[in-house]
Amino acid sequence: MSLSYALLGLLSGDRPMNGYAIKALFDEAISHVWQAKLSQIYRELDALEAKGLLVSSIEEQRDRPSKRLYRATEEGKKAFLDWLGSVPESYASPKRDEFMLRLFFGSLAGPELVAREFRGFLGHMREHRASFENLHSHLAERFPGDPAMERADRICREDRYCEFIRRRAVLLAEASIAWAEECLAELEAEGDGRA
Amino acid sequence: MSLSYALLGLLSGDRPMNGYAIKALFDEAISHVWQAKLSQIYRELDALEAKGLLVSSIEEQRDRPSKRLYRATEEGKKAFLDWLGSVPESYASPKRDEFMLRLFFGSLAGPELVAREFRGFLGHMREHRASFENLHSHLAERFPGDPAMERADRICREDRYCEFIRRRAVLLAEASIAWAEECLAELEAEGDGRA
DNA sequence: CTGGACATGTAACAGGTTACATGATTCT
DNA sequence: AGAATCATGTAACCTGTTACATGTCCAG
Repeated sequence: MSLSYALLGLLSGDRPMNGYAIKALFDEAISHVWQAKLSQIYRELDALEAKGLLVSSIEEQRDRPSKRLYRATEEGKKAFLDWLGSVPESYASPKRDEFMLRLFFGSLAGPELVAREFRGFLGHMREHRASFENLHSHLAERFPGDPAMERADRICREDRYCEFIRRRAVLLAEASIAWAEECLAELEAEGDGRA
Repeated sequence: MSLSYALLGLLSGDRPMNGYAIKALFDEAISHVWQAKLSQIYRELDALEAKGLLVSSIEEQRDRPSKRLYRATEEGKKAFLDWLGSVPESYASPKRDEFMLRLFFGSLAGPELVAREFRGFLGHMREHRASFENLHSHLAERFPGDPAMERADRICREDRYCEFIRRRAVLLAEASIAWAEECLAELEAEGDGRA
């Protein structure tokens, strides 16, 4: 359900967007908040248009293939604002963490295997943290001349809520790194003791 | 895919389990790691039995309705251990966080609405943290005389990897709480300044 | 002229949710 | 008699992933 509101929100602005560009925006700006495949985005845009919450038009381009631009209708904008103003049913996001599930079976895997996984996890989280510490979107570069993308880029840089989101990503990554380092040290200390 | 391995892992032990009890174990022990509905668990158990990775048998009980006990076959145990030993494709769990998505649209919602959401989020996270700080499963109480559940309870209390998982949940909750308090303070300070 | 970025889609499948149906047993 | 817990399932639906198909335009 939330994906449709994300789309309505992005398309409620004064700048219409096409599916491909929305996908790029998802990937660069909110991939750690919400992710979606292109095929799902196209399907959802279709469904929203069928419901009358979006309208689309074809824009021909000289130097590139033409694209289908979507914008929210008044009804679509209202649906989005209603959602935004509603009380969320839950603040808990669905948890499906393969690494943690593997860790749950750690005693069946053995300390060496678990230690290996912790190293992989640490590598991933350090990369993740670095990518958010010096976050800067390249949307304007990738889509030169596209006002919607320039606007999105600017929002990502200047908007306080985007900054909140960025800060949380960094803090959570740091907490995970500290945790994993501690666990790994514990496992390795034991390994040395035995060897 | 991971749900099937979670089930195979739980049923690879010497104690067979029924779907209903597995659901209870999911909820009490690993709900923040992996969650699943009863209907999905039954469907998955069915599929795994059809593949020959599980076998089931009916156990009649005097005081309660009879139940279908599942256990992993040798092939099932092998499939589980293969998975456990394999290198995970990714350490990133899929992100779909409604609260963060709403925050992303914060400038369209306005500071008051966002502040309200932060308060809701804080309430949820504080509860969440408390529930993990004094974590103790009630499985043995809920299923008296069930050896599988007594075993699960003991593992949750004693297993080092379960302790790792618990610690991470607490640390992440604390990081989220600190972050949200800071953001909320920033929003409220601005509100006072204006008023 | 080939590969890559841009662009839009379809179809099939896998994974997850909701709603419904059924029934045993125990407790009040 | 009615509610609560234990217990198993089915069907429909929604959401998300994978694979495939098609085509434009530009740069090397």
